[in-house]
Amino acid sequence: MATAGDLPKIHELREKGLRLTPQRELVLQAVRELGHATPEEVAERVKLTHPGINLSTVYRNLETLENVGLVQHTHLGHGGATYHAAEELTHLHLVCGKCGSVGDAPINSAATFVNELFDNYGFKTDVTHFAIYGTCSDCSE
Amino acid sequence: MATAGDLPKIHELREKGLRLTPQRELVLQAVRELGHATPEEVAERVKLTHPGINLSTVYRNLETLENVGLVQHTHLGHGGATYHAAEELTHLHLVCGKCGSVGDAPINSAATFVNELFDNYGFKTDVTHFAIYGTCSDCSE
DNA sequence: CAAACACCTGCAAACAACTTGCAAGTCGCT
DNA sequence: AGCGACTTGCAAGTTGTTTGCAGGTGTTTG
Repeated sequence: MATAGDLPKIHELREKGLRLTPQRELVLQAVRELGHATPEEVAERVKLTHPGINLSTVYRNLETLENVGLVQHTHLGHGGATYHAAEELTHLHLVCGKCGSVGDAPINSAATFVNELFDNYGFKTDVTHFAIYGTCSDCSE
Repeated sequence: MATAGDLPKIHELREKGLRLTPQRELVLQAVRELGHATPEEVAERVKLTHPGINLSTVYRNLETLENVGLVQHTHLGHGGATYHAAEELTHLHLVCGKCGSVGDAPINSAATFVNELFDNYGFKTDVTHFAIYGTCSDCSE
């Protein structure tokens, strides 16, 4: 479990002219605890301690927190986006098309690939934003 | 414009017990002509010559054609899937997050990367299925 | 070549995921 | 404490995709 102390201060919110509401804190906390989660999973999590929270509030807060830079979203699957705490975005996601599991790999696994795309096409890749799709080792057998 | 002659025969459909309907042909043709397109773009295209076609028919036929292996879908953006003719799937997609353009790169650009993921994690990557996300050269300036 | 069957299509309604408008509530400054 | 601006909850609205059904139409068979 992460302690709040050494994480980017949630009070950065205030510096952007935003308020620190219980819902906001809960959403951020949920994202941090879940690692990566869809808006609905976040909502579910928050409802454990704050049942009255509205789904649209979760959506709005995820967007807000993303604008501030505390969370970020990625596209892992066929459906919608999944959200991460910004400090978690240090790896890329290996999504298995068969079992749906999401594995991680260090971001520098892609370094050569990224460089090649940049040298040849001038394309600056953000490997964390989209998933790497394929079949995991368990499902390959 | 591609001629029908040297493309995988649409009559493969028949071999799978499927019918060759005008709508089906039009959907496949539209996908081939468009390169990559969302279901709605395909529908739009088909409506040029066959205005009565229904959107749900397009969805169903894309699915059917995908089962047969004549088309395939990829996730290029935030929204839904985009479809390709199967014979087009020889490159990976570089999606620019700023201008939305979709560039291509030969699939072997990723060969080293793919091998590394396989060697280290046993993960078999399908680079064509998801987009590579980043910023294109034009938008980097 | 016509009949028959199973597969298809069009239509409308159903869904799922997400967004928006608005009035009431609450945070943070003074 | 009081106030203004930001937020929330609720409900309705979008958008994108799927499904049920009845009628239509490729294909095969005789």
